[in-house]
Amino acid sequence: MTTPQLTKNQSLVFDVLEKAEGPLSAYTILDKLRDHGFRAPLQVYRALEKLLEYGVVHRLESINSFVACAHPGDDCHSHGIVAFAICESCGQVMEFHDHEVDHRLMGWVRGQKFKPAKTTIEIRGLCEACAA
Amino acid sequence: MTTPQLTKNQSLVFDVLEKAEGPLSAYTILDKLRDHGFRAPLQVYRALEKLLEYGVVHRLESINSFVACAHPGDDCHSHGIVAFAICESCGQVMEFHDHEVDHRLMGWVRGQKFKPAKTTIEIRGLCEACAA
DNA sequence: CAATTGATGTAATAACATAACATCTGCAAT
DNA sequence: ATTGCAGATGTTATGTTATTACATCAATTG
Ligand SMILES: [Zn+2]
Ligand SMILES: [Zn+2]
Ligand SMILES: [Zn+2]
Ligand SMILES: [Zn+2]
Repeated sequence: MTTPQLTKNQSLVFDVLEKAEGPLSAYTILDKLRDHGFRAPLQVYRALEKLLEYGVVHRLESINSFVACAHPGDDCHSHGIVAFAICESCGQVMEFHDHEVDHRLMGWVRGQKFKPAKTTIEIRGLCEACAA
Repeated sequence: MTTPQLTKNQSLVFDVLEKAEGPLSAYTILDKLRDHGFRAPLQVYRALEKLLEYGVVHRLESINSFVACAHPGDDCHSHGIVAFAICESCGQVMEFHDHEVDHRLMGWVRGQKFKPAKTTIEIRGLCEACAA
């Protein structure tokens, strides 16, 4: 997926996520963009929808939040599942990609005749700094 | 984790989930239990909290729903991560456990000095019947 | 220009989850 | 038996996340 030119709202939302230290909820993004004219959640959700489609933002299902992709420019996501490690204390997110994990999971679903569409792997815990 | 005797509300919620064909949202469970005296979401969420703790119910983060464990009595969950395949058409859920996936993911987080607490693996797609 | 498409604005509502506080019930310590 | 405690429950209100519905606007194109 090649990323097209972002629209005004998409750029605003993306910039907020890029500058953030960790994942943000849609409503937190909305609050940060009130000064730029944002008034309603849909302005955020619509931008996020596109950014997710382009692969430049990820949704973290387990914490209902969104984060800018940590591999900018890279299209590693197009050939594999991404796993996230999410620090429950500071919010830091690490992205990880492992072909072997893909292979095992996809091997299993194929055995079950299951047609996978989207896979989520999220590990919540404590990062090195927060665990100390 | 050995499962203690369930309380009245816990039993009611668990029974609803066991009899269901697929995952249910907390509010769907609430509706199904109105005849049994349930009036408020908290009655459901409090029961679910315990059932999750006992490991007899799983939460599917990607669809905000809950499902009875498919491995009753088994304590396979105590020594490994469980992956779920969720059919987006009929709601059927399959549970899967793979040591190699665990090993790769846990090896990676250890390398990052990350302390994992809870891991989610959810594969959404279409089951054999629905994909046909 | 008219028609189409994609983006945006706004209000209202739906869906999911928790806070705060009162009450009740079973059980153990005195 | 009475008291005190812990866990479970009931109830109301509120907080948080996400979508529906409808109107408007801008760029493209035939
Ligand atoms: Zn990424
Ligand atoms: Zn941290
Ligand atoms: Zn299970
Ligand atoms: Zn199906």
